[in-house]
Amino acid sequence: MTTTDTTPRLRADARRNRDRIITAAQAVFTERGTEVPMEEVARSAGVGVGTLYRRFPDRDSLIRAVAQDAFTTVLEDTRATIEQEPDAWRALSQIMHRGMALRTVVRLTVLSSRARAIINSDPNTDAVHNEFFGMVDALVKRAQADGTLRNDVSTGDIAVLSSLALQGVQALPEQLRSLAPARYIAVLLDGLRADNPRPLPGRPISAEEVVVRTPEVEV
Amino acid sequence: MTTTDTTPRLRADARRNRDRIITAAQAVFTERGTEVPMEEVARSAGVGVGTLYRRFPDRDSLIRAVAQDAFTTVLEDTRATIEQEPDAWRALSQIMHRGMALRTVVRLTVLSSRARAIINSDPNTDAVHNEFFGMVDALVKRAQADGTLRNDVSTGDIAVLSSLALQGVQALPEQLRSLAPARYIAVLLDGLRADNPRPLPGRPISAEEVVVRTPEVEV
Amino acid sequence: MTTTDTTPRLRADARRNRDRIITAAQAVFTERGTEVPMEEVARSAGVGVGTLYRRFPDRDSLIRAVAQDAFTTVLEDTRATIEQEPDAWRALSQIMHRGMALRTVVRLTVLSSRARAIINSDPNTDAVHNEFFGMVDALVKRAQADGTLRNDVSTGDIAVLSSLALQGVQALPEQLRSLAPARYIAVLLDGLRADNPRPLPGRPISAEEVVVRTPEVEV
Amino acid sequence: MTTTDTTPRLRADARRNRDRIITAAQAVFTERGTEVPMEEVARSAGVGVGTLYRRFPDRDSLIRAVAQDAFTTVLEDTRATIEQEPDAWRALSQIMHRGMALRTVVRLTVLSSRARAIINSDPNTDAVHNEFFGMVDALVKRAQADGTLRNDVSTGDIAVLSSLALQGVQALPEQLRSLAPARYIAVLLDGLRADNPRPLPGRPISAEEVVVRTPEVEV
DNA sequence: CATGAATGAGGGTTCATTCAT
DNA sequence: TATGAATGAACCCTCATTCAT
Repeated sequence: MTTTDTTPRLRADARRNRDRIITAAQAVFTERGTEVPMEEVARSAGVGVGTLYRRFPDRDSLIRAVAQDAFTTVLEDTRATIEQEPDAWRALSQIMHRGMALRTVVRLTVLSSRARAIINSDPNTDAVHNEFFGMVDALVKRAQADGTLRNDVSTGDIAVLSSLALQGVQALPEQLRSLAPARYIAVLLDGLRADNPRPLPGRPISAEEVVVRTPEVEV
Repeated sequence: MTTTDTTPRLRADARRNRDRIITAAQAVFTERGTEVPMEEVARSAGVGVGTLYRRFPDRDSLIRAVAQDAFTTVLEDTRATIEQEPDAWRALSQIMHRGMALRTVVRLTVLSSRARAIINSDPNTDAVHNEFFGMVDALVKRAQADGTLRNDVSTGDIAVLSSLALQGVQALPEQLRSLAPARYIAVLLDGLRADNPRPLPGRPISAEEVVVRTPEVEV
Repeated sequence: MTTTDTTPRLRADARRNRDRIITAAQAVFTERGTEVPMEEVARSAGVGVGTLYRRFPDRDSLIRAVAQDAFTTVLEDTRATIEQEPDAWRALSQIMHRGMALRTVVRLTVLSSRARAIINSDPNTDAVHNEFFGMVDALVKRAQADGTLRNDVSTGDIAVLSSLALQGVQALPEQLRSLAPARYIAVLLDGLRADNPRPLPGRPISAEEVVVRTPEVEV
Repeated sequence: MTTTDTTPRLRADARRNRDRIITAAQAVFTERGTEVPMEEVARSAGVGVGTLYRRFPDRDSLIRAVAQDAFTTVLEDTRATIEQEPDAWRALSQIMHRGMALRTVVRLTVLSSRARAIINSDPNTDAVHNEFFGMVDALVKRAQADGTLRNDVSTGDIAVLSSLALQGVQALPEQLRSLAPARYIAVLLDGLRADNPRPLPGRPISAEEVVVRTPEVEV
């Protein structure tokens, strides 16, 4: 849990509870979707519903907080990876593999139209998207210049493919869940290498295209 | 709509109602998920709830019927493809590409744990799975023998990867929905070719493993 | 209960239930205010909450229906009285005395700001007010011409005074409730006779003035 | 705010808090009824809920304190009026007219059955009632002996009628609120004069009768 | 048999009251 | 002691399912 200090001064116990709730909600939302009974979230955070509602006046505001927290983590991880790995392809590859931190984001963004709507309407979202996709964009270009990443893809493609590998996990039996993502991301990466001679159908998809506001898709 | 004639003789109008309901439910489930109010399903089928419940005693049995219908279609499509395309890699490739018919199945299987549970507990499911995966299995082996498909994957891997490409579509903006699957399946197929030298992490996943009963995971 | 046939064709049982609900709600609202638990209203109508909500999608719409029904009754009673009693003073007097039918209206109008808001925002309200106050206005003028009603009052005054006598009942012990209104209306009427020589402070209040929209007065 | 010193010695600031709370509660209760959230009362008194609850262990005890305070004021005003006005009719008349001080009491007594119940069950209430009604009783008898007040009424009638005029104000549009009571009390007084020849229906109501315990009637 | 009404359990949210800081 | 956090019971409303017409 990354602590986004929105509400400046909060009594120690309140702050602790707030954090526990976000952590619990993240887990529960990722496991069971954003429509779980609030009571469930409260229980798994070890607090009463009342406390949950005092911190987050409705379900939407909780979803928003979880999303912000997840985004923050993703951003930090991405920055760190880029700083430590000079090779563009390897950096990209690590971001996709390590992306388990991304799973929450993907899960929220892709599997819940409600979360999607909330995230999209958050004024902060643009800044986060810009920074994140800006970083990945630079990597994509470097990797293509290096001749490691195929030229007929763009950042949006990478984003979609990563999210696929991450979200697909959901339906798999328990024992495959941890194994699967690494494996399928490896397949995807092989499919993304510059040495694939057959051009892809369609055209490169930019980052902007994939984050366009999708309305009414209930999951 | 493919009619799986479970209930032997049904008066013509009753049969017609049953079909309308399944067709409507399939559309509504795919659009808005399996948790839509039953009243909604009834309305969109142009019948009263009473009629809906007369045909399908509860939501689960409706989901089951929709899934069976979709599976039947998939089976038929797969059989036809294999019959007409002698090359194993190309047949596989076509099945994955054409798979848009699979979308309902995937949607139900992957995005709704409820549907998943129902499908898994359906005594008929095994037969369908066996036939479908039997056919794909044969193709996989042939393609590997042909040296077109990489050796470190198995049928389960193919199934998971296909479903990824199909389900991911869901969250994309309208204009990308039709474009995306072909594109990402192409990436996946490139990643699956025999000429990829780096071994995948993990181990081949069989068909049996991916259909193992997943417990209560609500989406 | 006066049946205002708003929803034209309704199955016999549904119509019966609708009527029972309005009747019960009127009683309960009058006894215990408009904030009673809906469950209470349902119970006292002998139906489940679900039925209540099917007929009246929320509390406001139930309050509105009760008010409309009460208004209709008041209008009918007033018309009948005027038709049968040629003497203006006696007609006024009867309207005020009989006014027990008015009690619900008064109770709703005066004691619940919520009901007041609902009634005021009802497009039908103006017409009802106009007809009702039109009739009373004519009586007031006739009675003053007859020399039975004091000249320094107007319709609004009568309305306020009647409502006072009706609502005051509320706080009295059970055994006085039926006795009290007649008694206090008699006092008021004595105070309203033309033979009272001392002019009243203030000025005559017209009907329009007392029905002006009063906002925020929670009871 | 009249301070009824129930809790003997209280530290100066505690006393100050107690007073602020009662004053705020009186205002809030009169404006928005006795069911406002306690948090609201606390806020408007400028203290935390904790402090509120330290002084008044529950809502009822706060209502009781507010009522006692208001009663005390009424008592003092009444005593003063009687001392200064030797004519019984005029004294009565002034008490009724000046009664704006009574408004809180009436508001609580008449419009909130909860307040009514609390006041009625307060052991102190009898003493207050006795003193107040004792004074009014004496006035009523003197005025009837003087031939100014009609003989077929008693103290209870006066009490009810006064409260009517006071409470009715509530629902009137702002600009009539200050005008109305004087006007309607004048009508009532005219109705109460000894020169009204028609006997009232019913029978004189004594003071005791109107304060009888009313059970659970929520407003 | 089709229809739409009735039921009531379940989940969301508020707020009186208690309790840790 | 004052504060504001935590709790949970209570009420609103929805909707799956049953049943009368």
